[in-house]
Amino acid sequence: MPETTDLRWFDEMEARIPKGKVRTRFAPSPTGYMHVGNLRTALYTWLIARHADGTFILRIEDTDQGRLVEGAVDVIYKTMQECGLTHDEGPDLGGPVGPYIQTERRGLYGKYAELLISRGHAYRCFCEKAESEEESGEFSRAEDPCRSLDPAEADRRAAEGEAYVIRQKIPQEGETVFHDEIFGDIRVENSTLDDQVLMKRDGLPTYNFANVVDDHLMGITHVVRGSEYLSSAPKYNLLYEGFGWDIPKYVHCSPVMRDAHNKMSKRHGDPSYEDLIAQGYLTDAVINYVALLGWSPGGEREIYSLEELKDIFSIAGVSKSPAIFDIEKLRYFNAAYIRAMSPEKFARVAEPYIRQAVKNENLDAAAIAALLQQRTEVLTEIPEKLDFFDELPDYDAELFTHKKSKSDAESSRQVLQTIIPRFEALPAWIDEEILGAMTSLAEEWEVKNAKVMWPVRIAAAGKAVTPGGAVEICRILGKEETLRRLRIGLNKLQAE
RNA sequence: GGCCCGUUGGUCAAGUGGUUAAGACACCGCCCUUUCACGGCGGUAACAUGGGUUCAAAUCCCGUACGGGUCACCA
Repeated sequence: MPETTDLRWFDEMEARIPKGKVRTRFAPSPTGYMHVGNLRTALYTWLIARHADGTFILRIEDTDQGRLVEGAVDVIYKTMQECGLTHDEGPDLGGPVGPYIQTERRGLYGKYAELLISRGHAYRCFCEKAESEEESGEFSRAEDPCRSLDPAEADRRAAEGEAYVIRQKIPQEGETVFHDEIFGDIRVENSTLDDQVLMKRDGLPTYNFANVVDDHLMGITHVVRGSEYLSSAPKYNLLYEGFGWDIPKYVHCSPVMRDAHNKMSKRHGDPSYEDLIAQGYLTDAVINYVALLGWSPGGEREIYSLEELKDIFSIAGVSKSPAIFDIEKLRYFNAAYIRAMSPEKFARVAEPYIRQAVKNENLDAAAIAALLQQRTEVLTEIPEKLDFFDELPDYDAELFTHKKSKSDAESSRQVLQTIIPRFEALPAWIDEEILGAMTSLAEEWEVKNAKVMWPVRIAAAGKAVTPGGAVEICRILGKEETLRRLRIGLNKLQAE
């Protein structure tokens, strides 16, 4: 139903728009999880605002009620907060240009569509069944009689209750030059652009239209979004021009891919942000890696905190081509972040994972964490490294044979036989004493330390590969348990 | 199919007319070493392709190939 809106109302809306500072927005649909691609877009959007000491806004695009997911908005808040991507305005915080939830703004769009009609850049289209004809190529939008319908006539028909959509009136000649901060100038013939629908038959705006209106009314200076919108961007320009609004800077980001042909997607089982965290990756590492996926600071450094990213981020370093997500490289970043933690912090982070495998409370989790820190790439791989602490595995005596340590069954038997009483006699069960007992034996026998330590570690742990060496493992196990295990090892060898 | 965009090692990428074409991950080798790691050193490996322009092209122009996006009253 056409309605006339007092022009002063539009002026009031304009007056609310903050000016002068960089303002960006992240506008997700609440689908229940954060893809890596979404996270990167959010990050770049945030970085652009923060780098310029500007304002970062969260807007929820929930117009597609069919895709609404319970609790999805909470996932967004939680993820943003965990990642440190704080916003200044949003549904939860309010702000000068609210509301920040699109469904709560639905009254706005119709008014702007009417304004656009009055300015000659949009028209009511009453066509009923044109779509099928269009698809079959028998109908050209340019020949739509609605396009040239007398506005008064169109208003009259609308007032009589005839159904219609509002379409953008794209010039049929000339070209539109569109500028993107990453892709540069893109020029297209207007004749290749279609008169897209702005307002649907049900009175709701299309995504493209709602975006333009919202971005303008929220004073967005840099529109950051996926490159899939690049081809519709010239139409945006025409819309802004039709309204007489300033065109914001556009930043179209190429997608994050799972392989050369497909975007990362939940559908293909690719991990979302939450999945990565559940898989044992650290938020800081994910952020750092994702920042560098499609953007380069230029130098050789790769490890940057969010704060540092904020300082150096520049749109100029954003890549035009899609980037393939490489979990191996994320592992590397994760390992680097783990190694850089203070031992205390790592112990705290690792403890739950340690306790998954080590239930014996007598074994010190912090001591085990110290062994793990240099050897952990992903938190979730911790438990499997520690299975031998609670219970000595049923291992094969073959393990005692190791040529690099010059160990075999016989030498191992001799070592264990000799070291057991010496361990028993140690005054204190500390690294220095344990190590001393072994090195002095090696010295006496004039063999390499490894020849003594190898069988001790094998007997203590019952497996070939362990985090930490003989000294640490014995110390953590405690004197009694260590001796018990060494005797078991000795028995195995004597039985042979 | 039309229109738009892209293309440097397996991957992320630096590079803006003159470079032995960086660096990182991964991979391989060596060293360190108390297993495995960590760390150190070294190595393999790239400008999609054909034409121009230029003294000189990864870099500029055109074509081709390949890939992606888009052509909804979805977002």
